[in-house]
Amino acid sequence: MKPKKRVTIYDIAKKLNLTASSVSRALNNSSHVNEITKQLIVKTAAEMNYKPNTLASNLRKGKSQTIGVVVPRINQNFFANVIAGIEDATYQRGYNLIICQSNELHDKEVQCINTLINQHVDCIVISVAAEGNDYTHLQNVIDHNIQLIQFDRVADNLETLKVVNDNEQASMEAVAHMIAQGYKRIALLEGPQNLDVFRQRKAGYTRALQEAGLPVSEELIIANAWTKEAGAVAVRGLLNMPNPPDAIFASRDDFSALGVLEVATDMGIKVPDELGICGYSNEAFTEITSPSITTIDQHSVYIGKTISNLYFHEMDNKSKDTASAPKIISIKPKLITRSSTTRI
Amino acid sequence: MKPKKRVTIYDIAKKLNLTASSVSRALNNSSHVNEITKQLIVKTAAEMNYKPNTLASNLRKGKSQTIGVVVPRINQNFFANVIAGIEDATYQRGYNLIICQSNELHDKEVQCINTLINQHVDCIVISVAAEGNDYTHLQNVIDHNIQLIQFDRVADNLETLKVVNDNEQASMEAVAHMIAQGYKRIALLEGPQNLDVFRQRKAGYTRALQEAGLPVSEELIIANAWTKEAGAVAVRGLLNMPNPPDAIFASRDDFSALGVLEVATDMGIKVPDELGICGYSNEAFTEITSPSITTIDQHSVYIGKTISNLYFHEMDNKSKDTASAPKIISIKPKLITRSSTTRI
DNA sequence: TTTTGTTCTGCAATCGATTGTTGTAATTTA
DNA sequence: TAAATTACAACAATCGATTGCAGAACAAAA
Repeated sequence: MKPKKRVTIYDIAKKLNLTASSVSRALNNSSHVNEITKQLIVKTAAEMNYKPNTLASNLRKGKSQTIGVVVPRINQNFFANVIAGIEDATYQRGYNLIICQSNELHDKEVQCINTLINQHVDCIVISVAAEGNDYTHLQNVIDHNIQLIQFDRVADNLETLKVVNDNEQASMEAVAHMIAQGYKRIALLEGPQNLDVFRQRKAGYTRALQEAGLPVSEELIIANAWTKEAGAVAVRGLLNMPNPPDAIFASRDDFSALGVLEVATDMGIKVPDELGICGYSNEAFTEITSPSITTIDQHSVYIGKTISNLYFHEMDNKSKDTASAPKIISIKPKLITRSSTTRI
Repeated sequence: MKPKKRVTIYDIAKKLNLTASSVSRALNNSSHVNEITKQLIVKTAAEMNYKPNTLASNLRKGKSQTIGVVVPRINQNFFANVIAGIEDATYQRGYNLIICQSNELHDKEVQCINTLINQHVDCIVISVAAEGNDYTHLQNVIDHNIQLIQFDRVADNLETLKVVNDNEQASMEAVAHMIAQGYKRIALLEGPQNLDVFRQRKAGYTRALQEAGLPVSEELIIANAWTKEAGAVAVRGLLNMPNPPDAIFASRDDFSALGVLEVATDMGIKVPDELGICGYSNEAFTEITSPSITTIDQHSVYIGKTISNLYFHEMDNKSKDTASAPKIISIKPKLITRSSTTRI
């Protein structure tokens, strides 16, 4: 079976004894087309099941109405939510999304960026991979006159639009909340410190302790407890100390908080009475554990929407040549206090 | 500042006193280009930071090296994982992914499909929205000669490639496992029955009971318990019955299983001794609750890879004109037995 | 009747890459 | 040395839509 060719504006034109230009103008609702012929064209286009060739249109117009997104992993809750937010807002403006995942690898990230440049996307949204600190590929994006927006994990030395979370502030509030609940020896499970976001969370933890006049003891700060097994061992070690902590801030994510909860339950330690637990990122399950887990919501979908709006705002300004949008937008995460830290 | 124009093959050609065709051939590593000039072209292309215009290339070649994906929600674990799987496999073949979410709305699904057709994607991968049962838009995809692959939630009456889970078999095994563990009155929290997948799970539940000679009692089958609150009420009602169930199959997902676990713990009912619990979809947290939750893994990333392979296989066959790939691939989910159902 | 203006449609170039055909010079063979 | 073959590169058409400019048809004004 021969692949029947798709209907083009030429086919419509031929059928109506017109030219492609008129058809194009009619379908784009442009001026200078007789109202009657316009109706006729629109009608027959629908009848012939005409679908415009966006490739051709984009080539001619020099833009693709497409936004490229590069994230470390599509199937990580936070990123999936951000993407959902971006999609929602951009779709309404008729934009498409091309999604790539870097798998945390620098080389793949570079490849993704190149593909997106080749695709003539109008904008690239990226949260950089954990690996690598060479950002010439991002500079390349800028050089090709493509709008670049970084979010969450950003390359600081690059002057681009940025949407970030105020990790330090949120962490500080979380720890301050625990202190207010009467916890005095608060341990920290830190995230990978080569990433900015986790350093900020640690800084917030430290600052909260200092402002409350509490000591920061290294023995209460646990690194590299990222697998389920290593986490369990580390937490067990903490809780078996002669002078154990009375609260744990699992700053990496809620999964480690859940792990802590399990170890505590297993050891017969009462949460929140004997041990307070706070996680990070407000995974869905934190609400239905018992006790429910205090955590921090990053407004991930909202971050996505903010990114879209930032882009469209920048576009509108560029065309109007007025003042540009703010370069960095900081989203304040929200502390969600639940049973696991509530003892007053 | 003027937007500096991008380098094209004409720019390269002019610089080297050649024509665009030679440049094109050289960059595509095609035959009939002198090795020395080829080297020269490749070298200067790199120097000039040339990036091919995929739009133009695709327009000319009549295909876009792009696959469109439509899912109800990008940020649902299952779908995010499937997408990750698709992305991984297609990326290696130089394909791009355009992602759309229907938000479970039929109208938006239709719009997404139209956008993808306009974009001249080579293939559309879809899991249909819960809403609506009119599939003319999918027929339209086929009419436009675009490969259509359905997965998970499929429109049965449409003859397309399909990748599905054997929900019935998996559910049957899960319930059979519980029966083998000595549970005798097994309740079912069913999912929305307008969706095939949840009807299949119910069928598996029923079949397992029947094959074991156990009665299927309507009072043990709970519908519409989909919010956290409604679920808690329903489960509490179940467990307060004069003759309560000794196990619950939360066939919708692991979140409802976690909800069951919480209610049970709250009521002082011992899991798994007095109550067995089985969820569905193997969310990450099921492994770290206590007790850990028995669940069913859908191999979601693998489903994504299977979809990609199916597409490429079909393409290869189409060009070779040999036998076509099987129309329906059924992936067997894997029962993961954990503490919540293990009492022997 | 001539001029000016308006409204619509056609013509043709353009976006950037690809590719079948043609032309030319170099190389090989008879 | 002439003829045949090969290797390379130029030419030009093409993909489908857009758009500045030109021109035709008609109406209104002078």
